[in-house]
Amino acid sequence: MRKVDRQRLLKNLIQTHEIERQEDFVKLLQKEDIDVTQATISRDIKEMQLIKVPNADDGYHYSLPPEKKLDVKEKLRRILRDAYITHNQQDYFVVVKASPGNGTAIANLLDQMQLSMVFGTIGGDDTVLVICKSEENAKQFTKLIEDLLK
Amino acid sequence: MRKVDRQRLLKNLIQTHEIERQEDFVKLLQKEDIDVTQATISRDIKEMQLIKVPNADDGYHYSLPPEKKLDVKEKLRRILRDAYITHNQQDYFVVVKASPGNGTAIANLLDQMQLSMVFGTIGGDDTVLVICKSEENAKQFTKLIEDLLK
DNA sequence: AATGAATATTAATTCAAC
DNA sequence: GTTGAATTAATATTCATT
Repeated sequence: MRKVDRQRLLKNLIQTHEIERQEDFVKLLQKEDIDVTQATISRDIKEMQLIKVPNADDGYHYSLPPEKKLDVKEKLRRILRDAYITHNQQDYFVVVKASPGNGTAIANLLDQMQLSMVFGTIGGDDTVLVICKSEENAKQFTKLIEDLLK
Repeated sequence: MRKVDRQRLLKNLIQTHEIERQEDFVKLLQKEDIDVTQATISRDIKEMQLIKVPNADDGYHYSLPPEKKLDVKEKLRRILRDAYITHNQQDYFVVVKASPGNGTAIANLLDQMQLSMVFGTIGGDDTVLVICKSEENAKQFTKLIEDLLK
């Protein structure tokens, strides 16, 4: 496996797993029969400018480069400007309605942003259900959406 | 010195210095006659969700939390929407003209964003000079500004 | 140039003290 | 609850090999 392919994999792993240590990468890659050592992961991380972010509550997790995340927010803004219809918050849920065909894309972008207040998202054709970590977080998230629409 | 005050200081240090290791914080604080150990800094970093970012080229540096940086970009967008007049790129410089009184604020926000393409900024009353690391970077920066204005 | 093994460095945590 | 000293854990780098 070439380096570029491995690094693409790392990027995927970061989105689908909560990765706390470089050894976690090593183990996940082993499951795919890719043998690399922590040293290589360390070099990949440096090259890809991945960062280790302290969680709001307990541990740490690896994340995409800050500058990439800025780009993601930009994309989200554009799609919302095009496709946004309504949003509603109840308890620790927020439902975002959009024009048909945009739900999945919006949900994906939200996932990519790895917002600390968001537990997870489910994207349908024209609806996104955002599950926050608390009601307070749901309100913060609502504010973020409203800010994007300003 | 209380914890909150020290953490406020850390936030300042991050903006004014290139901090590569937790020990750098320790040494900088010592200069202000504040004695703390690396252990305390590590705990502060976790609490403040500071991150260690790989530089584009060589080393690493500590930086503000990604979510804060998103907020900064938001602020920059608003002030530019209000105050932007023109911008021009030449070599690795970009000059941004704004309405009187806004130059300093814009320069500060740019500094806070710690963009990897930017070497430094100088803010006057109605002008900001942005010194990029290369002509290529200056073009990227120009694009960023243009995107913000869209 | 890319990598692993070993190592050096850096960062996080434990445990005791306050 | 906060901290430092000591320790453990995690990460970066060096040095050799391919």
